[in-house]
Amino acid sequence: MLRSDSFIGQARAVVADKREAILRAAIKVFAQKGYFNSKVADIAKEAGIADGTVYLYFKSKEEILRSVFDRAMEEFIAEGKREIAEIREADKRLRRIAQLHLEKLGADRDLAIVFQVELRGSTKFMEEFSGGGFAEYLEIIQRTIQEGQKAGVFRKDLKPITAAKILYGALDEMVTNWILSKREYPLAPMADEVLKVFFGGILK
Amino acid sequence: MLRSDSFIGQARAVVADKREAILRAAIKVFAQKGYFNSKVADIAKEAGIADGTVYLYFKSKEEILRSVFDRAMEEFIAEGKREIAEIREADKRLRRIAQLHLEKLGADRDLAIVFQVELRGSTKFMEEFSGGGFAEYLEIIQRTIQEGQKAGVFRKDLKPITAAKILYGALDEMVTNWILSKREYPLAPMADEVLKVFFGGILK
Amino acid sequence: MLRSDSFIGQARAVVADKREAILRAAIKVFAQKGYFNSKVADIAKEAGIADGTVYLYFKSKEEILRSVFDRAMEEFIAEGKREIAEIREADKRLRRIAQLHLEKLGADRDLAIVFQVELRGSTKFMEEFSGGGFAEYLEIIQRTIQEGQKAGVFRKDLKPITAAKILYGALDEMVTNWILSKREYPLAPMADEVLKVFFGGILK
Amino acid sequence: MLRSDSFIGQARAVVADKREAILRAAIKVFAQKGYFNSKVADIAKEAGIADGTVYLYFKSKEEILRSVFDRAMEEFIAEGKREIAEIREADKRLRRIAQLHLEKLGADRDLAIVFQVELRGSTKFMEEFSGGGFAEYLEIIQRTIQEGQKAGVFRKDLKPITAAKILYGALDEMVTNWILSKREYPLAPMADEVLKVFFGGILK
DNA sequence: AATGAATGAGCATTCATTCAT
DNA sequence: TATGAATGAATGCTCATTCAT
Repeated sequence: MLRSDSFIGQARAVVADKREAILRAAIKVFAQKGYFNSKVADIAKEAGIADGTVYLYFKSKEEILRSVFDRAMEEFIAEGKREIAEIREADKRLRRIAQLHLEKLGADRDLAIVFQVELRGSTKFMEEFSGGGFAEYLEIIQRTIQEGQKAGVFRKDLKPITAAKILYGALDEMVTNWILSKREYPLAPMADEVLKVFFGGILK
Repeated sequence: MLRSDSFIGQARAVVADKREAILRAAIKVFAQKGYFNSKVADIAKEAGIADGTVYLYFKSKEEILRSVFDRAMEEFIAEGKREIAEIREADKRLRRIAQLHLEKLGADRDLAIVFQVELRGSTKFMEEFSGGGFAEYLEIIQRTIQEGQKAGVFRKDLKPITAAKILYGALDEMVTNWILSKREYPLAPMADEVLKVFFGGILK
Repeated sequence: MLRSDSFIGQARAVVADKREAILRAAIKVFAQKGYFNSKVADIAKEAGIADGTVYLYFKSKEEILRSVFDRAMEEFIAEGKREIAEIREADKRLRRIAQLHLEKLGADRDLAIVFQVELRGSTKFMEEFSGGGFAEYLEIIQRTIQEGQKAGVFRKDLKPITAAKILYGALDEMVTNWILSKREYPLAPMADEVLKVFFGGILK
Repeated sequence: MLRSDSFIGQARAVVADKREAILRAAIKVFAQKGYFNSKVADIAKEAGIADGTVYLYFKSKEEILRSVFDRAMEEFIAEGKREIAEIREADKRLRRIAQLHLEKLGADRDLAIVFQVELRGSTKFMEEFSGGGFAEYLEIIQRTIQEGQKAGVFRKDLKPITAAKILYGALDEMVTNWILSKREYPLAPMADEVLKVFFGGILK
């Protein structure tokens, strides 16, 4: 790589680094105090920069929250799609999705808090959330269930969208409980517990 | 009853009425704009009283939110316990719980919004929530599942607490989706859909 | 007057008093530091009230400035019209207008400063100014000149509007100089000086 | 001349050019948005340079405004003196001064706006203005009137300083009106209108 | 008990100025 | 010289809460 390439590349990296730093700081601060109770100054201090600098990278406090969500969701969905593409059977796919869900959030407690708690703090966000990446995520689950029904692996008397919501809701609750729990325990293994019920039901 | 007819009793009733009015107003306003974006003045206007009057019945804005939750949860649990007491079989009990859950929230959209969205808007509330009525609610479900296992109706290789969370999470998700949905549809019937999966699983 | 009248009247008076106090404080502060360099807190302190109270009477800092101008201009024009109505001859009328102009501003140095200096501080205000009371004022002068021409008192080879601007400009400059002058001298007498030239010219 | 062609001379020219460019940019921006609403960044962008570069040529935003005034006034007075030196009769001199006044400002609307509107936006500037070039300008008019009185061309019962202010005020008002007018018309011809009144008065 | 005017702490955002490169 | 990213002081406005009536 020539010098001008690396030079520009470096500049970009620096810019990305600071954006990244602000985002990381925001996640931490939001997780700790909640979005509305967090001051932009808190984020700046956590990121080790001046207050005004935040506004060189984000238009407003709200945009920071939106960015936290967008970036994480995008990354999550991209990785999910990649992994799933290689799995054929619907039930195994579902298992992988559930595992990924809990692995990802279980690996970053602050991010998980922001996702579970803060993003729901306002109907506005919920609606954007609903219309954005979240809907896409739910759709992936739904489609997988549909394919499983077609393949004869899953019961056909269930509406795929409802089944998808049930699975999502169950996983979501695992995360919420994990966040609020005083005990420290690994989140990812809960995926298999959820699937045990989701696949086989609780009836004897 | 004499007392409730008495002068003092009447005064108490009036007091209760105004508290009630403020609470109803708060639910409406919180549902519309979110807790942090709601002004105490909004609530007062909605309740048809002066701003200052709010503080004769509640110590702070936060206490209003807490009260909204406490009162609803208390009422919900009381009614739940009453209904369940009369049901013997664990699976039928669970069905009734699920139905009640969705019936109650499905009957009061504003309250549902506050429960699903606003109460999670801050970790603080979530924690109190977790330690308060919510934990009790989860415990009722859990115990029912345990009894079902003892009675041989439910599989024994599932941790009751986890199964309880799964059921709760699934129901919770139904409510959230119902709130955010642009379509109007009855929420209560979703209980049976959830139970179909929860009881029988999705595998063929 | 009955009690309920005086009671309400008193309430109104109190409200008007506070509005008035804020306006007076604003004139003083604006005159001293200029509009842009004045803090709302300065005005509040000068008025002896809390910062927030300002916003119970005015929507914004800008509205205060607008109100200062509106109120003064309105009062000025009303009084001007009243006085002039009783004067028949155009030249005497013009003399009274000129005197009033300098008397009014000469009686309230702070108000004069705001008028001469601050209201021109922004093109925006100038335009509103131009379209508002100011245009009306100029028109009164213009019409008087026109009537004088018709009556054969004034030369007919002058455009009334131009002559009006010349008179206004000359008076205005007297005020500006008076404000900026380190010497203290009465402003009103300058009116006659201006008219000596305006009426007779400087040529021998 | 050698020096101006030399390397150093060229460097100076470049420096002057950039200063000049900033000044021109500032006049445009100030005229458009007003001094207080103009950002240094706006000026830099208009001048086609980086924000920081402005500070290599001016100490502060305020100094830019001062420089706008100083340079224009200096140039104006110099040219005025040159032209007047060749005119003997006081009345003709006064006419030339009035024409120059309106020609100059009428030729550069942005500069005129800054002069008429922005420079008065603060008492501070007004005072400096008063003590600086402006006083000198007024003195030139005053002296010319005095000479006219001595020569028997002008009435002797007028204080020259007052007469000078009257002329200045009238001309100034012509400029202000021209700036605020929606119609486009040439400003310079107004000089003769003003003089018609100033010399002959409006009485028949 | 009820009112609503008054309070004043609190905060997102802007922007003139600096300085490392 | 020139750059433009970074700084951080500064402030208009909001709103939960109080309190005199």
